[in-house]
Amino acid sequence: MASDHTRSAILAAAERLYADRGFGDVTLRDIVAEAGVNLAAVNYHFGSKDELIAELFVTRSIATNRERLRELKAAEEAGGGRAPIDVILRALVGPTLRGCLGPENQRSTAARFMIRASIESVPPIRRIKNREIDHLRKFAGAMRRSLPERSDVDIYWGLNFALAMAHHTIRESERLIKLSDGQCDLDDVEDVVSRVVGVATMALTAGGAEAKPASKAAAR
Amino acid sequence: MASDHTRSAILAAAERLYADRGFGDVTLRDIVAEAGVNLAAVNYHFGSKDELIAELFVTRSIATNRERLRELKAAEEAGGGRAPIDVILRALVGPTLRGCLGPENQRSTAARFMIRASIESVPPIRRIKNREIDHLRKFAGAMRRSLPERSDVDIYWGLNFALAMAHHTIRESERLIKLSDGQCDLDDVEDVVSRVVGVATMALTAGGAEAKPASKAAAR
DNA sequence: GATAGTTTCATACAACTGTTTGAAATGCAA
DNA sequence: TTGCATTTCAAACAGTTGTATGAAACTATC
Repeated sequence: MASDHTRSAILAAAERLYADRGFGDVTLRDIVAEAGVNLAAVNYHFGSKDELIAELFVTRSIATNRERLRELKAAEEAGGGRAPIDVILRALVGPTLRGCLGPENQRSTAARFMIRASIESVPPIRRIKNREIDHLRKFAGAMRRSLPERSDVDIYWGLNFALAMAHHTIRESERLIKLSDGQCDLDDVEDVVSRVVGVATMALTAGGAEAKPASKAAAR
Repeated sequence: MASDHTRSAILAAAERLYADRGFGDVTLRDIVAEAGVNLAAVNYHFGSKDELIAELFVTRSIATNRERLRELKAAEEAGGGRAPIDVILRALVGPTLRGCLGPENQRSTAARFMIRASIESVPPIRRIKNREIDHLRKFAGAMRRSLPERSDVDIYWGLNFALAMAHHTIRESERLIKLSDGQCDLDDVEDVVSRVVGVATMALTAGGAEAKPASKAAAR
């Protein structure tokens, strides 16, 4: 393997084109033209178009997941095996939000690619996302340790809602801006993170013996 | 127009196939075979494949939107122009959740189609969704009337988070079930609605000097 | 029953897709 | 250099796709 020149040129070109125009209307011919390489190079280096997409997505999501786990581990070690729930949630949604939001002009190609991957769901990416459950289980475990009095069901719902708010905000950021006439400032990423974490924390801590349908869940 | 037989056969077949197999790998030839009509009939009756998809989606989402507005209007009239925030939120997310969740075996084709439309985002559907902002504005208005002391930005974020939780739960229902080992019961739709509404209500009412839950119905 | 308008049909079209092929070029070791 | 393996290349392949065409089959009106 003399040099990865062709290989990485393809990766870079593909990520840029997918980020700009979406998966739907970017063909292999577009990619190789952008990369300045031969059409057959994609199949030679990656095997197929789907494997190229998968490699792009895996690379980026591994980076995000590593960052997530790094923050989680640091928090749990600092707390002697138990981290505050809001810190855990921040470790969960922070890296994703920071990676995908922020001032548009300085949004990296990688970030724009991940936004696309979140909006347009194509088969190779869906397959990878399905394997992400083990990763989420680690967070569910940390959340359970943080809130031992809380039922498992409530933990899972809290996790689900936290991811929901983060991902939906990324997916529909344009719509939120338009709806609010620009009043919602998505460029202030830390504010977004705090809002998501705040609501998710409330959802998980409010109404211990009170309003929450924990009783109902227990009754099932 | 003697009878809509062919036309409605195409619509029914298309909705069923898209619901089962997704937009990605259903061709016009699959649809006309399922419908037992000629290939050219699609272009004759609908103009193009995209217009067929658009008609399917518009029909279904108009029904949902009408149901939403019906509930909203009823609530506001009952309250003399002001409805409790949790009732508004219930009108917003209830119809969608009820339409898409519930016991799988009794899930209608229409529901399964709308889930697909929510997972796989294809151009004709995205175009329609973009025009949905006016509809959301009506809810933002009702929410503002319900919580006049709340800032616009908070209202928009609350609306965003409510939709986030509802749509994400629909989109990722399988994953939540798998993650929770079946402990999260998505067949109990009213429980799901209550959870989403409960969290969104908290998000919108907490913190602001007076924590005043508009009504106790938030958590059924 | 002829006529005009609508609807159906088989078929062809034109374009585009990802992938394969086999030869040419290149890099590298002996 | 010779020889071998890797990489590049132009070209073609095989398949699919949505759409267009023009004739045939209907339907309803007069």
